[in-house]
Amino acid sequence: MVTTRRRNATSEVTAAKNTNIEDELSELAAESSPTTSNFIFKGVSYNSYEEMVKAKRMFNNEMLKKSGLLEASASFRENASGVTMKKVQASQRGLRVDRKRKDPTVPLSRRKSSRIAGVQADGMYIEDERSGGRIVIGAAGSSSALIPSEKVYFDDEKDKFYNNRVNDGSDLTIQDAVELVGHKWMKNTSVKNAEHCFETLSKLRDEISPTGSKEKASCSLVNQVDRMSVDNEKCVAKVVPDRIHSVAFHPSEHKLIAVTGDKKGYLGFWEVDALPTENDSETDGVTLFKPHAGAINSLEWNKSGSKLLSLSYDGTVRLFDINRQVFTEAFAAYDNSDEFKSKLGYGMDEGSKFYTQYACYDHRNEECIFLSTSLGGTGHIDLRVGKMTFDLSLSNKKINSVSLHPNGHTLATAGLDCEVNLWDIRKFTGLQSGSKLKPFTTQISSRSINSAFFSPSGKNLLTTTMANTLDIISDAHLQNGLIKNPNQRIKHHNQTGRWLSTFMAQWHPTATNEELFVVGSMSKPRRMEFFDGSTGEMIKGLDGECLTAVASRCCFHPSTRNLIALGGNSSGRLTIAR
DNA sequence: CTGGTTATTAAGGCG
DNA sequence: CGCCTTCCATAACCAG
Repeated sequence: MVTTRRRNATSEVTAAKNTNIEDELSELAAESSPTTSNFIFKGVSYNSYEEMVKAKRMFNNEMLKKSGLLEASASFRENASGVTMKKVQASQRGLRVDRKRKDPTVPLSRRKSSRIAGVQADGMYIEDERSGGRIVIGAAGSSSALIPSEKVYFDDEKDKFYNNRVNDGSDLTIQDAVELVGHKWMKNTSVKNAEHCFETLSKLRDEISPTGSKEKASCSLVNQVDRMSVDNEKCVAKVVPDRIHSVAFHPSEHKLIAVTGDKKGYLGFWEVDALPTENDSETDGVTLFKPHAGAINSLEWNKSGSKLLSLSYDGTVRLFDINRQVFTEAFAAYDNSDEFKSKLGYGMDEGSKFYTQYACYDHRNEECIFLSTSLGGTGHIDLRVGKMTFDLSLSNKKINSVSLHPNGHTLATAGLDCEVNLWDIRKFTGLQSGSKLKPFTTQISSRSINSAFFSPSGKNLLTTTMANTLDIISDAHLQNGLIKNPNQRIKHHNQTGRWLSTFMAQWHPTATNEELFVVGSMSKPRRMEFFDGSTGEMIKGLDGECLTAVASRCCFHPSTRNLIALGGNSSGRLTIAR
């Protein structure tokens, strides 16, 4: 596309003959002697390079004027300064780097180039290098005894853990998890702040009734959508340093606490309405931890708000346990080396391109977890007995989401194989991991599927696809065979590209009388979109002064009384809509 | 069918 | 203000 456009542009330039500029150019050339020069532009020689460049510039400028591009660009800028397109600075609330603080760690010495120094290379080369990770050294066909003929791995520091994880899998205390954020984000008050955050959370634990709030909403949730806004500057804060991969709300109705996980494994807590006190005046209610070494792609609170599940690409699932005040490791994938034989995730890491992709609580019993991997594996972990109930290969491509129907036995998986598959997990127990299985129902898309979730009522299955659709299938769990057409197909631009997390449309987690969902959007001005899942209609595209970037990952607060939504963007900022 | 390469995309940080 | 980096996303394409 780009290359053809460029080609057209140049051909226009060369085709434009018989212009005044040509005459001017020849005048300019006449001043210079034509015979001895090497500086030639459009068949005319110039005395010096500078003169030729001058001529070239004149020609280009003239062409630009003639093309009308200058006017077009000027009028575009005028429009851009208007209301709709104005560039807004991102919110500075929340995490900030203190540039005055000095990094106490000694910087690594610069590597020197042997080639430039004129030194004979030793045949070793660096095949793959990741900051802080393993370095793979390959030897380019050398047979010298000093140089290994095979690839060798060596770690640049001694105490590295499997897959560069934060530790060996033992519990992380509050202090551990805070200190892991590193110097850049660490403050003198960080540990104290984190302890305060824990304290707040443990107080909330006692206030949550396990059955949820009994109070009825003043009006239906769908009607509340219209009242929502994102105009107050206090509805945005930077909560994690990097791109957001997951968002969740603590279930408390008394205090609004949002959590989010980013690309690097940071986990941020935000007490949204925290009053500026002595402790947190600098943090705007934000507390940062780093319990993982890779992107935190799933985050979910249990119903009582005592445990936060987090899954990371580093191959681990952790539980932030408020009662025990630690981050415990609930699951970790390992390769098939003997030393890991006793581990729950033994042999799951098949090496290249393996990572854990998605995890969620099993709502029949929150001591159990569903898990999916980049290689198409799907598992069910029973934490009570420390066993995998099943561990099956349900696809040969990555599985992006797993969702259990409220009936307790229909499982929907969706991913890169462009399929949404429904399985009866009652048939899974006891099966060997190599078993060949067939889903009882499949929906096939032309592109891969970002997510497929059952609504809390179980009535609808909502899928977000790279074919730019949001599909709603009613009573999918009752169907058999191939689902040809969804009941609703909403056109929705889902090409988030490489730098934004993919969209995953999310249901309101507790509303069973209304089918309400939220999804991020690429439209400008930036907005969060709310849909009625029973009609497939967009209720509202919520934009506002504080929504300056695409909210790729969104979710609702579980409260059925007050409708509150949360969006996370690619710079670690959270936006609250209420 | 698999492995390799490249295009696309948004947004903050920095000079 | 404009250039630079991001790089465990996907898809489309090509070669073997």
